[in-house]
Amino acid sequence: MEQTLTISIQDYLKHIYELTENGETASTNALAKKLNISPPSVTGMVQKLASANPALVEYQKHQGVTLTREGKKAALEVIRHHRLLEAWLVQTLGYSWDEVHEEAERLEHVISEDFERRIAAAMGHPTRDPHGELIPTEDLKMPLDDTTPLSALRPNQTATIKRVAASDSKLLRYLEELGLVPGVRIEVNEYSPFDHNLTITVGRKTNVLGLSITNKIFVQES
Amino acid sequence: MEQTLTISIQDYLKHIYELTENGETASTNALAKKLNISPPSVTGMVQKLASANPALVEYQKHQGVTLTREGKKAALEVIRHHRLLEAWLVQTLGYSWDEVHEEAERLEHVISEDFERRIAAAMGHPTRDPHGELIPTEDLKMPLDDTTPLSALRPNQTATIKRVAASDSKLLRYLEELGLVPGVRIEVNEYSPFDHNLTITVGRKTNVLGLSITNKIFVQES
DNA sequence: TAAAATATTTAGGTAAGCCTAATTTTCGTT
DNA sequence: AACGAAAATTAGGCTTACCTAAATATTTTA
Repeated sequence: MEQTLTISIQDYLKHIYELTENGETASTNALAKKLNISPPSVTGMVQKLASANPALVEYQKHQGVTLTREGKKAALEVIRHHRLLEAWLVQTLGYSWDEVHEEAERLEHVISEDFERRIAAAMGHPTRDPHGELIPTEDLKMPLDDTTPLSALRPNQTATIKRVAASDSKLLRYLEELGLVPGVRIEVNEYSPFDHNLTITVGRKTNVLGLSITNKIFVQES
Repeated sequence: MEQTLTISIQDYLKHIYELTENGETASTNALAKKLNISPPSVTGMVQKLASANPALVEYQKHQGVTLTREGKKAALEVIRHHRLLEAWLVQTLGYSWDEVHEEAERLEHVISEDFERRIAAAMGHPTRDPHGELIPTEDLKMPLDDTTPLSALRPNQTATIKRVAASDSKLLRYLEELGLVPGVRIEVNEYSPFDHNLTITVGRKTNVLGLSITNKIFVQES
């Protein structure tokens, strides 16, 4: 029951979680692309995970996969590790938010539960990582995300940035320069209906942001 | 040339380093015992390391192994990771010195050079880990250890504890209780020639220590 | 110095996790 | 509804890093 999952399996589960968060099943091809592994290899591993005891995924030939309760728990454990690590690397070692991902990607598989507890406690049990991604709770539930995309706001609305759903380093550095990071308050000044550009104020700076950006920034109105 | 060594290989090199520090060669059996791997497996891996390019070990059938310059560098890198991690886990996460080993054992193989540099800098480039073991320098040289075993001291000599060469958790906790940890000043009061017991003062406590302990504590006279 | 004990190596196998090439299934069109 | 494209699977192989059993080399000891 309390088998230790290989790093490889942990990675599969994490990526399946991400592909199925919306309720859909994860296709072999999508998984293969995300894991950077050939589709036949993915088929093989998925079959193995489905016939494991306890089964970690639900799988029917040609129908894609979803996580079982067990698989989901394991996935959330890895994601919790990853996000706590990102937060911690930023807070205690001065990593910037565009640098942490790779490091956390390797560490997430090898830290102990003790280590997990210690860094969580040291940071005061944070609920979001540096990108604003929600951190699964200690009992492995994913909190609900009550944010809306910035793109949905209109002039005169004010909000606090909660999450920035980007992984590209260049984009992250650009957004940081603009001050568009979690925790920051913004105000929408103008909306341009044709291209959906938003003009927003951050501190004393004003910027025009296109949809490709405003769709990736999630806020809480206030 | 700059191949990444597998975790398994890193472990072999680290253990070979430790077995050959005294200048001897490491026997297959000794290595097998230390790595908790069967002797035939060790023979196989050692042959592989010897014919790698560049060779990581020097090996002649039935003659044991030693590290090549390349192998030694790789070993010192792993050891540097391990010891920096131990220091850092103790300093920033409140691990005690008997708990850190296992965690560092897993992390040492996956941290980046960037991570290594950051924790070294954050701690002010320490030269010893929490046990007092010397940390290989950034350019991968092992500093000379200019300490002597406590067992060599005689009454009226005073010294500072520099290193405690023990890995058993129970012993470490016991020594910590007695205050016998690196950095502490001690004074030798009595020497008992038959059993080699030493009576020493630590702070305002006095203890009688047997040879099995005084041989594991290394000090600098002063 | 020869036999016994010990250490080491060789031989042959296994499991995990990946790959490419070939085949089959499903999907999107017309 | 059938055909071509796309997706997925099966078949067959490879590498890494282990294992046990058997064979051989070395060392110890009588």
